[in-house]
Amino acid sequence: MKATIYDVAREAGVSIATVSKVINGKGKISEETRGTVLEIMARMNYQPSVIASALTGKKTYTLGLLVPDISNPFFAEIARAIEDQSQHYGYSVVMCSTDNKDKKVEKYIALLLQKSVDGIIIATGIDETVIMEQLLSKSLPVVLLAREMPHAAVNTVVVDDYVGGSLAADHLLGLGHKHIAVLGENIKVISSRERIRGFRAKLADVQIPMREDWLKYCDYRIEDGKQKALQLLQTEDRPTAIFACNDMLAVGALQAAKESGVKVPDDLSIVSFDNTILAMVTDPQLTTIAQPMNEMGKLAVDLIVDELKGRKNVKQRTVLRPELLIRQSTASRPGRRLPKEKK
Amino acid sequence: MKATIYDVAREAGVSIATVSKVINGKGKISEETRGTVLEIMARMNYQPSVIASALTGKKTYTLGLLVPDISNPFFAEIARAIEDQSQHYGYSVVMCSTDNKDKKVEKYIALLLQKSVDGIIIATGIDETVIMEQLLSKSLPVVLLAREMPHAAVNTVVVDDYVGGSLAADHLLGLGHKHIAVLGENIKVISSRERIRGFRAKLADVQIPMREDWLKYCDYRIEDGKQKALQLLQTEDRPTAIFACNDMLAVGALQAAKESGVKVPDDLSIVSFDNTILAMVTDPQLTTIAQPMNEMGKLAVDLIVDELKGRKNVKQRTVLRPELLIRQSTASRPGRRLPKEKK
DNA sequence: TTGAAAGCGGTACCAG
DNA sequence: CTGGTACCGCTTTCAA
Repeated sequence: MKATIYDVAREAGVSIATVSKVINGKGKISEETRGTVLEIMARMNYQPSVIASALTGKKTYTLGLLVPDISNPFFAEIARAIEDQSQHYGYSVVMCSTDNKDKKVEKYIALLLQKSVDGIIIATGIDETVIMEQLLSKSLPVVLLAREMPHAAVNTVVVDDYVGGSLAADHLLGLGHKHIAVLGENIKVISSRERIRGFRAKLADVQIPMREDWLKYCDYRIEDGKQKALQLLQTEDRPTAIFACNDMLAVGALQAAKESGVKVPDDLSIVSFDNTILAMVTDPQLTTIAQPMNEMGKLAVDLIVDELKGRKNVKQRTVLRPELLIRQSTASRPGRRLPKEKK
Repeated sequence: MKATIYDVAREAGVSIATVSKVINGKGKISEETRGTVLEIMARMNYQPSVIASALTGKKTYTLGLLVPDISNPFFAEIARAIEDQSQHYGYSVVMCSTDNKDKKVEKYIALLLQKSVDGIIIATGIDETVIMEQLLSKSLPVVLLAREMPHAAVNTVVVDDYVGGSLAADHLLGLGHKHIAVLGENIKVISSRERIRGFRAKLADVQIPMREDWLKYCDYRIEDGKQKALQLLQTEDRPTAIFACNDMLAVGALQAAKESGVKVPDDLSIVSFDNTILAMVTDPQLTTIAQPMNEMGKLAVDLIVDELKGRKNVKQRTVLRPELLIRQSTASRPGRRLPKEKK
């Protein structure tokens, strides 16, 4: 079948130890043998087996990536960034879609461990206590991406959700909006909570209280965002702006607005979060708080690789700044220049 | 570190051979020893190393997946289907985004081979002769997904692009359109060519010739679709309908229409291809020829697994039927009920 | 500079 | 039923 190190050694008339050395550039080898061995390897089209060398205590050059769903554009884009950077260092990445189910998370982590991956990037919700503890005790490089676990000693790369939320609020406030609703993700998602916290704080700064009945928690589907937005819009007294905690939910809001005959951005402004491809595809295009997905993926891989190379052993938490991207889904509050319309 | 089979054997007071047997359910083991070994394994939290067993000639339980770009919704959705089905059989999947560059394809394939993956699913453009030949000679299960290679003996799963094209044409023709333009992918992409061929044939059936200057080839970006559509729309004599060979291009067309003040679907109908999430997010939502992405992914994995299990060794080509999904981007030809508007 | 040999963690054949 | 043992393909001392 495939050529092995033995075949090369025999063909080159040297020992496998010698071949191994030229492969890895270790030890002292005369230029001459080095040359012949190299030549033979090329001729035989020899490719060392990663499996075998991994067994000898070396690395598998494989990383695991846990996301809720690779088909979700946000995670797909993150995955691409991670893949590129991994590839750059010679690593492959195994994708694992968990649907945020603890059962699946556990199963996947066990699988990755059995396959001796060199590191794991976790971008999925996870049951802190049980699973992570095991994982960290394995002395396996782990980084949390777009997820937080305040109490664990683990490398983390996140966007500053609080700032992101304030940015959204500032923008809407600046446009004169006072009646603002919020579409959040599942309440268990910390990042979403932080976004809302930052958002709420800014409103408080200007004495505009957030109506609690205008804060809706949604699951992950567009449809759910739409339903919740519909509840918001189909009342007399409706908000003039909505802050959606991700692009999917914003799409739902957009659809709800259309169905309710509410014009965006004229009658309703929408700010979303993430800046995935979805934000560019809707009509109007979404004004959004952009997450630097490329940098996030890149950083996560760098952290793993640094740890594998033995440099950097203190855990760090990197917080990237999100950025307001003004597109077409936001505009001045309806009737801003006019006398008050109600009351 | 991690417990090995030796640790378990020692602890259980048996030989590693025995442990190996209970792990794999092979050979005859007394219920009693079986019980203790199992118990010890559980207590020690022992997980056999896939690496080690792979080295012994067994499988790595890993599949490689080559796509042009995992962040492209079409491939992200395919990837999800593949991942689920792989997981079902106990396989992991390594993702490889090639950007359709031969260089990257080669690099990735070499990497996958070194890692001894058990099979490769190719959903990316690829230089037939050079690479595939090598690959197939390796007696490694390979399946082509959403790609064709007419002359190679390789399992293939595709959608019937020709039929898809005709479906699109039928729909548009049925709505009374006679002036139809086409946005195709790069001319080298066979599937796109087939879609156009099927489309063209239907037009020919009713004596409506396709204007060659209304057939535009685009690259993969929304922006390019938009530019080409702009050329189409910003002339006196413009088409009343556009058939876009994928959702991205259709989005571009939609944007071009908006920029040109052309209303979709009133003044312009658009039919796209794929039915990714993008088709549901645009406004109006896209009428599209849906590819059964889930089935495609599932089938591809099944083919690999079947081959690995030794059953089914004759190569097969499975052609799935696409389906017209009518949404909001198509409508009757403008002025259909009215007397001819021009001439 | 080179090579012999001892693993790495399992599998599987063969003897007992 | 159970265990001894020869590999799998490669890395890494340690001698020569």
